[in-house]
Amino acid sequence: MKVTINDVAKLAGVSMKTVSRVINNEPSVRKKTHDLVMAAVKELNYQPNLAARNLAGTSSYAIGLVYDNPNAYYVIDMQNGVLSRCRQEGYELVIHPCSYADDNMKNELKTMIRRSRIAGLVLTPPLSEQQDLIDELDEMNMHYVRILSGRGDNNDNSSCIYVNDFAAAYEITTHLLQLGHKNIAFICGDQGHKSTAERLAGYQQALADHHIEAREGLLYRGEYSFESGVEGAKELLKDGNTLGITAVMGGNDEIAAGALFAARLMNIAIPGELAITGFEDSPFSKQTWPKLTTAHQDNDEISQHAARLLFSKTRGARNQDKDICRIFTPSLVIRGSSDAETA
Amino acid sequence: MKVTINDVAKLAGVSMKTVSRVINNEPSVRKKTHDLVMAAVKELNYQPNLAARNLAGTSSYAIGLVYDNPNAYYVIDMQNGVLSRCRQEGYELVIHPCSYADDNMKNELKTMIRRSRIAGLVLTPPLSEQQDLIDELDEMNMHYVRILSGRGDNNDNSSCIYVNDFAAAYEITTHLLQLGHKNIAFICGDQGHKSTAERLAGYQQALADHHIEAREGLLYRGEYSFESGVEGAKELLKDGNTLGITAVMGGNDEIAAGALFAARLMNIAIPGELAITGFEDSPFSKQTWPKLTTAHQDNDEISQHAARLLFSKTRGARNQDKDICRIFTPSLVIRGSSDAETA
DNA sequence: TTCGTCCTTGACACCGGTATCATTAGGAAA
DNA sequence: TTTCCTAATGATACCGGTGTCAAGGACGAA
Repeated sequence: MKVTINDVAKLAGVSMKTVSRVINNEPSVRKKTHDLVMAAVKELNYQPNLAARNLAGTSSYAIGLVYDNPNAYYVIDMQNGVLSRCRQEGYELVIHPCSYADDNMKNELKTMIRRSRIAGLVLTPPLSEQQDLIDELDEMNMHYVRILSGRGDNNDNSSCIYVNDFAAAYEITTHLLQLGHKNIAFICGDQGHKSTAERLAGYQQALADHHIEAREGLLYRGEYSFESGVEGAKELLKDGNTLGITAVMGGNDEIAAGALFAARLMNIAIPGELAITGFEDSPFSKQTWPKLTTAHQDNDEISQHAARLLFSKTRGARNQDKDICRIFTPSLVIRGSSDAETA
Repeated sequence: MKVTINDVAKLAGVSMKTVSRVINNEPSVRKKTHDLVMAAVKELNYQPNLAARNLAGTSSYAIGLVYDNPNAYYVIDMQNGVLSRCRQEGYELVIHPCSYADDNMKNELKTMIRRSRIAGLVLTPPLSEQQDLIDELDEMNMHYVRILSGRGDNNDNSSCIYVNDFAAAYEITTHLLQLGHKNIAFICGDQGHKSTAERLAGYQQALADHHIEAREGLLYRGEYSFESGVEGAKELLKDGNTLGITAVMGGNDEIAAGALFAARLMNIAIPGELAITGFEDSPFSKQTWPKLTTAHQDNDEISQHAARLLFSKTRGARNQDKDICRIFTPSLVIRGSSDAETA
């Protein structure tokens, strides 16, 4: 039932240490020996015991995924992507949701790291933006990879994966401008999140490039939630839409869905009287009426890449590709909420 | 930086084994000794190393969550519930999504269990319904807790938590009947899932109790997806709704949202011309227009309970509460999709 | 052939806890 | 106080691997 490295060693007629070498792809093993051991491994269906490896080895066989994100779809995407690479590499994944607002967060995190002997961490926004957390991790010499909203502007590129929200927002805004919209409102997500700033900046830049003034009155500062989208739209469009708004950009799909809901409440036709756009291309952006124009973000690819990058770091410098730090730019997906033609 | 059990033992002036006893709440420790050790633990901020415990002990300090469910909200709810209890008990959670259709599933699962020395598993539907998987787990003497759709009708109550979909479907159907609906259609979820059968049975029982024939033509057998809801509603309501359907029950919220979408396509007013209901009370059931009448299922409570039950099993019989096996009945939530008053 | 070097391999301690069993201490009964 | 029994504690092996370092072997050069 339980096969240990010793059994394999006996069957192959070599020492335990040699089996260990083969399992871990260490150099300095004769091909003949390697094959011999592998045959024994296969025959016995040997599976190394993770606990023992973790205990004995310098580095462990588990990585952590840290997130503070209420968006279930996002979290699941991240988990699945990271997990699929973990399986390939024989690692375990320890998930660690933790509240950003909570002051005990860092202590909890440190506790987790110490208890489970984590080899590295994948940090997702907005936690990945917390400089004090990063500093702590640096201090304890922990490997990590950050998924960040940005344009590659960070100084520590080796550990960052960027999502270019700026470019995506620029593209969405341009799309609306090309449809003839002039008064485009924007419902922001959480203040303090980098993505909020980046998306807003992209929107403003696009307006500027088209010589349109970005009026403060067209901005609603909310958070990344459906409710916020409802509130924002109500506020922006109140009193019979005195501002003459013809398009509303939501900070993400949930906000956009909320705006859609509010428009419905106010008997405003979408997209006839008002265009609405989202961000992220969550599954439910295809389930609203009409479907949401949004920017597609390939979370699976992003998370897999994050895991790959992390593994290359934990394994040491030998195969640290130079170009492994990538910038992902979400791509515009036009649907019925901005363009009746594509409904 | 790194505090071992040895450090604690020295500081407290006792043996390592005694510290171990205190940490694990074993009997036969004098109160004075206990306090002495705990003081040392606190002072050094000692955290037991999970890998070492797993390796040395007979049972491990990790449990697994196994799921094959495309519903992100459901999975996240389960994870968070189980995780919160894990933290209280000092356990790790290893998540293990696995495809039910895949024949390699069981092998993968066994591999995982052997590698990580899992102490127990929480099984969610539909995987929890796979008898061959259960048999395998029994054979390898693995602890597990199943979350199942049902009414407590299983023979092995000690490891089951039931969600009474039958009662919930009965309640929803009754609600529609009381509103005066006679021709109530039902869009089923995946065939073979217990929940599909239970929900359908509840619907049929309610009709029977009201002396209404359950016509086969009012049934659409789909799967638990938005698309299926769209297709189902289109099919049921085709040709100007010759069947005279005035209400559609969706097998879950996604199906209901799809039906809502289809109704919109066909210019059918909700709830005026057609009532629609869902199941589960996912977050997006509050984000459709109109909001969905549905059955609220307390996933957080369910998953926490599952973890609690699992821990009581892995710890042995001493604190296995008798009444710990529970049946959760989702409760009716009336919203605008069935009743205009509550919009 | 002999020597030296580098490549392979093995022996053994050790990671940080727990299980087992022997030992000691404490308290009740005699 | 002594005796005896039980509860509390300690010593030590062990879980299943990896790190370290020393020994053995292959191979080219002299």
